[in-house]
Amino acid sequence: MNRFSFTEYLTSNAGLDASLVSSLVSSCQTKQYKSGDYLLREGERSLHSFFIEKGLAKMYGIDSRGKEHILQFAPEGWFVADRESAYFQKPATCFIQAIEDTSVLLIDEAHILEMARANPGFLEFNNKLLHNHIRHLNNRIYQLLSATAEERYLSFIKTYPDILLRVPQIMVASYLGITPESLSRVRKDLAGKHAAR
Amino acid sequence: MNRFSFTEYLTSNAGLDASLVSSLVSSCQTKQYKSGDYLLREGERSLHSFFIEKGLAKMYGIDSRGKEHILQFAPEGWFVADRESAYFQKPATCFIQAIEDTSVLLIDEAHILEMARANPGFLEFNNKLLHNHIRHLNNRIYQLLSATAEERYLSFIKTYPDILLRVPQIMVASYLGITPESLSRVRKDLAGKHAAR
DNA sequence: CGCCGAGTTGAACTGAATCAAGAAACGTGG
DNA sequence: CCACGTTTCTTGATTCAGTTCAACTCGGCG
Repeated sequence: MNRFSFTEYLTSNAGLDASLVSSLVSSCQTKQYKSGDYLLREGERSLHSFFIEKGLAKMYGIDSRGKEHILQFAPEGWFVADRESAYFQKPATCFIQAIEDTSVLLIDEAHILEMARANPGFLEFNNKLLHNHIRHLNNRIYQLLSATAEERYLSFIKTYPDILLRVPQIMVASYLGITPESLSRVRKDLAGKHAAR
Repeated sequence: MNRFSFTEYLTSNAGLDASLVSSLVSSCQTKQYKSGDYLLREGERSLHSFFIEKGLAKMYGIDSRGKEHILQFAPEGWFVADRESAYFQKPATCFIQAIEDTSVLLIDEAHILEMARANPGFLEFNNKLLHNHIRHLNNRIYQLLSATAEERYLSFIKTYPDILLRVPQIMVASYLGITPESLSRVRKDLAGKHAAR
């Protein structure tokens, strides 16, 4: 998988001038994780978000029955954060874990605010990111409310064809809110339908 | 139900000085809706969000089978918006409808950006709102992934005791992602458990 | 008064979960 | 590079939470 330079990302997406970007980037720490390492554990306090430059991470919670539920996948070029800790400075409510060897930028939320204050272009960019994220989450909720397991899987394939190829089925199932067994059957049915033409 | 002046809300919550607030508020239009009126319909284009001063609204989508799914309730003091239209200037993907007689402030998203640009305090306030909203949505997703109908209902009671009393059960069911019949049975079971002590 | 939507209850049904067991894929160390 | 143990995936049998369909009650409102 190719690498996403944060610098490149900002200059091309946020429309910021190079000096500003380099000042933001230089103030961030880079960190490497091996597949399986935790970027954040439930209960920890940490004041930064993560920008994935390379690799893949998952954010998930563990319920009272010990089951894992994936809230988000984060491939290169994406942000992940437990807002509870990064923004509201409380103990984290979920885990963030690398599922490939991953290199990330640690981004201080306070610093984001500073940047937004100082630079209108960055403010607008940051706002667009947040609104976009909200839109995604609303979509996901709507799916969970209205669609069957099969429909959700089809929608996942369409929206994240790249991620589908990089994570085990068991994690896709967790993301969709169904068991691995059910997902296996859904796929079997779909294969059948496809063949029967 | 009491009224939430937007002016009061901003001065007390955002920590902004009065002149600034009044300039924002004066640039917004107020609008009244009767119960049942639409603030926004699917497919419409509209560039503003709503702040509910009084009353209650719901945001919902209608699926391919004609079923309604409630994404959000919005009582006084809350914002509602279809980001697709308000922020990304595309046709709305859902309906927003008053379920009580409601008075709202129409807030231009472009104007929010301007204000944030001009005033650091407002920027911070706006950011906090967005992050908080994201946190709520993540919680909701986690619930839908991990909890049973009964657990979700109990959590709803706890989180929105006020709304519970103001909306018909059929809408609570829609919000929880279950049928009205199921909700009725969940309530019956809970009443039984409660009595059996 | 009559009607219509909301809520309840019952019976039958179903999509998905659970439990169990075997097969394939994977990575890790020797 | 192979052998090993560990996940992952699949398939079958059974169970169960929640849906669907249908009938009936109730309260409010025109």
